[in-house]
Amino acid sequence: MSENILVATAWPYTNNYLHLGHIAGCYLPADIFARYQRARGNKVIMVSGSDQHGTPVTIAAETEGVQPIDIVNKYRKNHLEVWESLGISYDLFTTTGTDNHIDTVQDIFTKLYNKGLIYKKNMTLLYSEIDNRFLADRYVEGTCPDCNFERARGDQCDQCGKPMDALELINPISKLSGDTPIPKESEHFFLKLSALEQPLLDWIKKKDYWKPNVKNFSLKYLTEGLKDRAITRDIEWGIPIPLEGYETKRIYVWFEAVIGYLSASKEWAQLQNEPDEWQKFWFDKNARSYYFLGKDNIPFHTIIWPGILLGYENHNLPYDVPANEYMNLSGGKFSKSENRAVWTHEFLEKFSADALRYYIVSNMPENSDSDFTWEEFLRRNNDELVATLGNLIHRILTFTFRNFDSKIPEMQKLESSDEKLISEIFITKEKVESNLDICKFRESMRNIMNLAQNTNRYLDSEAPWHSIKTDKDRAGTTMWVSLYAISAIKTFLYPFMPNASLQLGNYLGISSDIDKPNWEVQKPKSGTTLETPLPLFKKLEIDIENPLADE
RNA sequence: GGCUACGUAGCUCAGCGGCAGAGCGGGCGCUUCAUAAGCGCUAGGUCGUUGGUUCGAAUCCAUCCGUAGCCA
Repeated sequence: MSENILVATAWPYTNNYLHLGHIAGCYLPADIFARYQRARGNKVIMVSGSDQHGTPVTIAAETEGVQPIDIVNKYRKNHLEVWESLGISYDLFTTTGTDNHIDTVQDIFTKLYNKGLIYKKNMTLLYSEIDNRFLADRYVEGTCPDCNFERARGDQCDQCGKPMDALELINPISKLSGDTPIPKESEHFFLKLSALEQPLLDWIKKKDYWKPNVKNFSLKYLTEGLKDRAITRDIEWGIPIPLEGYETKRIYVWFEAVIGYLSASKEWAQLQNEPDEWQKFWFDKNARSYYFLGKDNIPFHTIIWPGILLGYENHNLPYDVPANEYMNLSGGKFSKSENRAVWTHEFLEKFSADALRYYIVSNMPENSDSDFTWEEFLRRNNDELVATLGNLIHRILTFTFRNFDSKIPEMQKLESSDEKLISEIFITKEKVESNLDICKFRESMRNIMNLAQNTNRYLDSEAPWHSIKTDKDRAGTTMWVSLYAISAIKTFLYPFMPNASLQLGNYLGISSDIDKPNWEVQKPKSGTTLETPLPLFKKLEIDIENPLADE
């Protein structure tokens, strides 16, 4: 029976390029999951979009001397190119700048306000007369009250690490004008998270199948007690408040961006010319929603977003939040400011999407942080992807091609060794399925590699290069069984490496419709003419010192 | 400073109460269909420390050390 599955990914801030850590953290696992579910015949929508509001975007704009929207356009273009070249199969990747999103956000804001879940309160903030505006924490510098560091930022002291409230700074100074800001009252809207604490606790306690990290982390937040949080700011870049008298204020990103999951689903339905289709994913009680994101984003998806939904209408809460840890760069964090990053678009100019996808799925930070190193990338590609899997496929295809008149041979009589490998195929299928069902991507890829290894063993012990000389029927049957195994691999590989899977299908003469991936293993059809086989994966040579340089 | 997670083979990691595991790398051998690829055998570990619970602990508890993250 077909199920409705919403695959949601974190909305990338449009103030930067995407590095490999972003891909490993959520975009690749989400894509593998979405492709798998589609192949199984489920109805999937995979949605996300550019998070174009927020202080990081305005700061980047001021740094580069352009408008926020210019920053958004520049980086959004990069993000779209990365999805295309890496094969991240969104059904819709929109932005938080659409009228549809603004309407959805304002509707939720209004309904929560009318229910008393959003209320007004005065806050004291730093205001600069010269800049003529309230200053966000990041726009203020001053002396840290703890360690006396003179250039502590308004949100955090870089010397002692103390997270800051800008009001605590001694001798605060505006980073914009150098003016000394003064404390001033400002009226803001607060989300009444305190009222949602108990329902959220009851909900999360039942999530026995969540990753322990995700669940424990969320429970800790809740048991410490939720504080109401301001959801508006004195800024101009963002979504307006749908009430009169607040024209100089905007709804803050952390409240607004998560609503994108719902607005994007509605926009997708509009684009299908079936404007009510989104409801299947949000109201059908059997529908499931999976939110893929990095660990820094957990509370927004296990507390704030479900909290907003609980207060709104009868929408489905997240079914699972399979958050990943971080993929680091050779032991340290990816960091733009320290110029420690491998940018995805640069990587893909030199190496194939499949090679990257294989590396990332093999080292996916599912339970703990993992490292990206060039040595490991080279090893995974050359010693595993090429040597074990690529070579297996190539030796089977070329042997068949050269010895059986470019055709798939007849299967005559199956020996017990043949039966054994065939049953291995279906054992692997069950393993891959049960692992993918619970988002264990590394392990499911290993299951496929195990099948490849067992097929190599089978070939070695059957030695068709000997039997071909004495018993061609037997050699033909061996090759038929071998082709059966790589046909299965072609099916299982699709979510992980779609390009290789489709190409392998072509070689096997079972080319599948790109839009209709199939999860059933297909038997080789004797007599089918094979294409001239070429290696699916390339061995790489990398200058470790300067890996992205042109040769 | 408080909390949480993690410390297992040279490397990357799985196992989470019942004889220490996988992949890769190392060594030895076999094979030649294949991208010098494949297969077999083999070496190697006080499961971070010290205590405790248990017939039995890598696994549960406590402690300390180290790493990361969250919070103050």
